[in-house]
Amino acid sequence: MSDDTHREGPAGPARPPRLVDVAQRAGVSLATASRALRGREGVSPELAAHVRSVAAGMGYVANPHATTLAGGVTRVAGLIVYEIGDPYFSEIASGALRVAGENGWSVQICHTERAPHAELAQIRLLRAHRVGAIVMAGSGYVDRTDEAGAHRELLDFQDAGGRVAVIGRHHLRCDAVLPDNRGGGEAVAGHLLALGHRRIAIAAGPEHLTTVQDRLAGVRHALALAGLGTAAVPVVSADFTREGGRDSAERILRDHPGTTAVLALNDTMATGVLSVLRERGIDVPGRMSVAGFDDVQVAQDLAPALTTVALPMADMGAAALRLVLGPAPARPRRRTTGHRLMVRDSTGPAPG
Amino acid sequence: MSDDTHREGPAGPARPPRLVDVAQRAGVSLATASRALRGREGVSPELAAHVRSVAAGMGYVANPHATTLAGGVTRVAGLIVYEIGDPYFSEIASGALRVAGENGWSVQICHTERAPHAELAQIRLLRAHRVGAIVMAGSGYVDRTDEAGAHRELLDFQDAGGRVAVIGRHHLRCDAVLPDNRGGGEAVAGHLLALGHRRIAIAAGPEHLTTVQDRLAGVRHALALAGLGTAAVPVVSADFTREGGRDSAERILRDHPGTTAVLALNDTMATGVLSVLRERGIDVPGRMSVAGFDDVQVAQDLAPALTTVALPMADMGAAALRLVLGPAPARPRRRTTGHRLMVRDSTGPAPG
DNA sequence: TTGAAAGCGCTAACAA
DNA sequence: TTGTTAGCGCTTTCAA
Repeated sequence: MSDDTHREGPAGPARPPRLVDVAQRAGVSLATASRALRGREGVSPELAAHVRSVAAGMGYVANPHATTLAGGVTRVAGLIVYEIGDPYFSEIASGALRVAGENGWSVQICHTERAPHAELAQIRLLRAHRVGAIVMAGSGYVDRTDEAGAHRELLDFQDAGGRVAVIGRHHLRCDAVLPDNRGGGEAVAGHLLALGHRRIAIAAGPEHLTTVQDRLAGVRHALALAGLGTAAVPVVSADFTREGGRDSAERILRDHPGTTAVLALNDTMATGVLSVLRERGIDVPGRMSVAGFDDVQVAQDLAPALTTVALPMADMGAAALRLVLGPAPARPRRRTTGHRLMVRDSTGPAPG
Repeated sequence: MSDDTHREGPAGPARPPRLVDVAQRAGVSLATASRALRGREGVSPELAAHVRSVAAGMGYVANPHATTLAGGVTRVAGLIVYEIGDPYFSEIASGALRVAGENGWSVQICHTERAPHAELAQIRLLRAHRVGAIVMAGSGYVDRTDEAGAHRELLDFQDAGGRVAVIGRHHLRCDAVLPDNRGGGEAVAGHLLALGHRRIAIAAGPEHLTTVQDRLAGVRHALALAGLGTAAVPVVSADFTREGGRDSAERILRDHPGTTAVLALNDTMATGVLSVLRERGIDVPGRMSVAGFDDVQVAQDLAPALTTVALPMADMGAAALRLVLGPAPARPRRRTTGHRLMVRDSTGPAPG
């Protein structure tokens, strides 16, 4: 039994059509077919349209490996997130996937699980896969040596012609989409102050993350304007997770019993805070107000509905993808997002 | 001008070394270098070790596009989901990404936004990208002609040597991970019956989805055992989204005012149902019980905490990836999951 | 055991 | 405007 018989016999599977198949069917040469499909100069409009319709009819999609090898760019973007199961990142991914799809790109997603070492490994992997662009989402590190390796690898990739954008990191020499962490921090802290709260505790994420520091800076700025110094406002750091939120809440209740408002630096932590308060039967917002940050989709459905700062996550993912799909800029661009304070049921006037 | 000058001139960024560079440096032929690096027969152990050390010293990584084009397998899996922003799917993706990473594979994720037509297009795209495996998550269609094209493309891919697994679809001739939709439906309906509810309404997702029909079959079976016929239990279909849940809830309140329990066929819909009841000031579970399905992470934090059927989404994603990464089976395998009824605060005794 | 050379499917320089 | 053809970097026969 010959290999051919096995592969192309009547029972055999149809392999994806190649450019040569399209060309043959359309009655043109390989080069013409290629030009028509890529929309290059030098093909009459009618012929080009004909080739395209033939290709569409056959369900033809170029083999990206051949395309890449032949010198074209790969229409695959790598998206690096901490954890795709986290709604903050899945909403970013959703926006990115949408824009990618609209432009005929695919997206390869990788986890890092919040380890700078993994970031470097993932970037290397994406480079080895010769992706055309890399989008890295998630906070930077306060100590830049933590991300030096990843940064360097990203710049090498960029210098070699790859496109790069980061979401939520400043001080990297590449395009960036920057959520308004500081402004949001000011807004939500201002909201608590306006409600009369003075004994506010912060449930913060890991202190080595710039996102935490930026949000904190905004919060502290607002507090300082109200005459509350850093010493007056305890900051309890834990993981940026529901468990971390629970942990912070317990420590706040134990060490700072007079607290009337907990400001969690993301919604996932706020969820954990609320769960502890519910278990202890502490009324929210009657006895304790709780606010979050991000406005993930479920924030509005928590018990009680969470007051938080809305960041346009899906738009951020979409914007990052647009940055890397568009022409390479002469110098790094920044796209800053706005924020919206969403006042719901978890915050109320300070008791007393 | 030598090739070397061109490649390593001071002006351009260093391009990754190629196999031929390794071969040259090691003083062997291309073929020998390839064999040594891939651990194939026919190279003396010493030579092989030498080649490998030279390659390692140069930081050589094979160009996967060239490898793929030359007939190797790509260690990239395609994962097709309806919408990555939906927690059901992002949890599946999380499990899949973890297993892929552990095995040196990458994952390319695509959206279909619940359109059978898009499924076919995505499978074609993944095939054209020559992924080594495809995992398709999400419900099948009751009318098989809706998915005939996608199914056929998937089988073609499989017959051509690709690995395929589906999550949540039966009647496809490939490996499958099957959540216990029917058993879960029985369990949650049984729970409502045990609480004394007899006027139960179902907030169902689109009726053309097999997931909806399977869950419904379980529910109806339990209801029938309790003497409740199909006619006695209104089924209100809407989108499998929060909005769909809101829509169903409004229709149930309007058309079936005596209802004491709403059974939503997924948690996202249940979330919408709860939000309507909250807006109307209807006490849950005092006047109306609500139950969901899936147990997405936030179910426990809703107001009130949602009684639901837990499905191990992350494990399902992980299991699907293990199926496609392992050796090809002689015949399709099924991995069925269990379910766990999570009784929380949204269900209580029937009023009256 | 080793090497030479023919592809894999595509792009782009060069010819016609 | 269209076609011919030489690579891109690798794997894998087939020869030596």
